[in-house]
Amino acid sequence: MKRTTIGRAAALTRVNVETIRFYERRGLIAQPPRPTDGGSRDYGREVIDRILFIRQAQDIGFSLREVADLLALRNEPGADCAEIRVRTQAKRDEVQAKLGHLTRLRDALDLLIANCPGKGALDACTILEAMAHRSGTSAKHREQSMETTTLKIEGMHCHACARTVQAVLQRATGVLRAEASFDKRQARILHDPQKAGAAELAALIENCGYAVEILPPQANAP
Amino acid sequence: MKRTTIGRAAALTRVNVETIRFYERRGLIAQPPRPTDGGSRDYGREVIDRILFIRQAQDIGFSLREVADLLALRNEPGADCAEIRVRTQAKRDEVQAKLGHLTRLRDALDLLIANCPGKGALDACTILEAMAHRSGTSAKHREQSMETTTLKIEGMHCHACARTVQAVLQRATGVLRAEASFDKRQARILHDPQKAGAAELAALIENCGYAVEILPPQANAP
DNA sequence: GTTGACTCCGTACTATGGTACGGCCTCTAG
DNA sequence: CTAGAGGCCGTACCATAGTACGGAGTCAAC
Repeated sequence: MKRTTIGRAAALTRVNVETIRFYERRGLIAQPPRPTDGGSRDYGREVIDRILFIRQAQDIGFSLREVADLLALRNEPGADCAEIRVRTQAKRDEVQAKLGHLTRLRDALDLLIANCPGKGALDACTILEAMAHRSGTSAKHREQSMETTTLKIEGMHCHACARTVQAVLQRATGVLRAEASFDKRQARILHDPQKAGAAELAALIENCGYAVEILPPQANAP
Repeated sequence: MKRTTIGRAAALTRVNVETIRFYERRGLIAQPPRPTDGGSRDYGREVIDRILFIRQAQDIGFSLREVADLLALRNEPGADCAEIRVRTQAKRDEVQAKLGHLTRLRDALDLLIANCPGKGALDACTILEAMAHRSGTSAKHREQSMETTTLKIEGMHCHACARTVQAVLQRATGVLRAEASFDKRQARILHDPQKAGAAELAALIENCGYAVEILPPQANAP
């Protein structure tokens, strides 16, 4: 029976040999003892499993430090499953927060692109201009050629209705982004007023059978 | 007239003094010449603006390397605005891709949490188990207590309909995730068959006025 | 019995975006 | 005139997750 050398372990786990050594240095896996006969170390099943566990946990978004905690927890006799669940939930929330941030970022980029003339000299580049002028990322962009309109909508009877409204708005020309909230009975629309006015958008929704009112523009935190 | 020393520049831009030096080393900003009288360097308006530009661009998701490119482009006389737009678009796509990845991650975490008993000994922890056993992140989790059903739906006449269907499914108890595609005339539902069977879900959609057929389960790539 | 492929081990380097420290010099206010 | 605050400069360090390299030892096949 051949030994599972570090090279074979690496092949089995599809990980670089150096990465295994790195995990050993980090204390994530135990380094198998060097055999008394002086040959290569033998990486047993439990070490291989541990490496696979680490990679799985990483895929799920845990950092190596967090993986170390999970591994420690796994070996603690009195540990409860609830603890794992809490950590997983926390990780989920973290991912969710990151999603929110990236979504806002994407929307900001969309806005920059939507307002960009797309050609011409750099002096007129609205994107560069947006970056050159001081101001929190949020306020300035919105006021270039886009406008945010909030509509009050009565008659939606479920979240599905709100989704429908949102989809209808999103399909309208001149609309960059639309969000309809069933809970708030409102829709917020980011649109180019020259292509789609607030009244036109309101009419669009009214045609679907809802009662719509255009709310006065005010400071809307994104 | 007082000089704008590095400390004042840092205060103006709300950046650490060391960060300004760091940008100088990186070649992002020019280090102002040391005055002949031997005093402190004077950080002029254009340097301050450049620092602010860097921070804005970073907020929008550009790395320092990319910011350097943007700055170089900004100073090139023949450069075209289209080039900036292309980069912004590329950045947007990058952000979008990251969003997709994180969304899948969040869904995977949701799945783990949904299947977790939430208490008890670690031997029975489904989350740990999911991480312990080899398999690409995707396949295994799904098969613990959840099931993926694909429904063929006729009668949707637009994307809004698909959204409605999706929303209806998402609200049903026992459904963890639902995706309805207008283009494919299909809905894919990840659900707990003990709480919501495929037939019940199909009936739910039929009640909304669509023709539904349950497709045989097969290898569905996520 | 030699060549090539590994293993073993320590150290150094990658990218990313900074932060910190120590020693020396200068400026400014009391 | 003197103390302390700040500037200047080089170097080192933080986190994160590895990757690379050089030299020595060992193993197996040819």
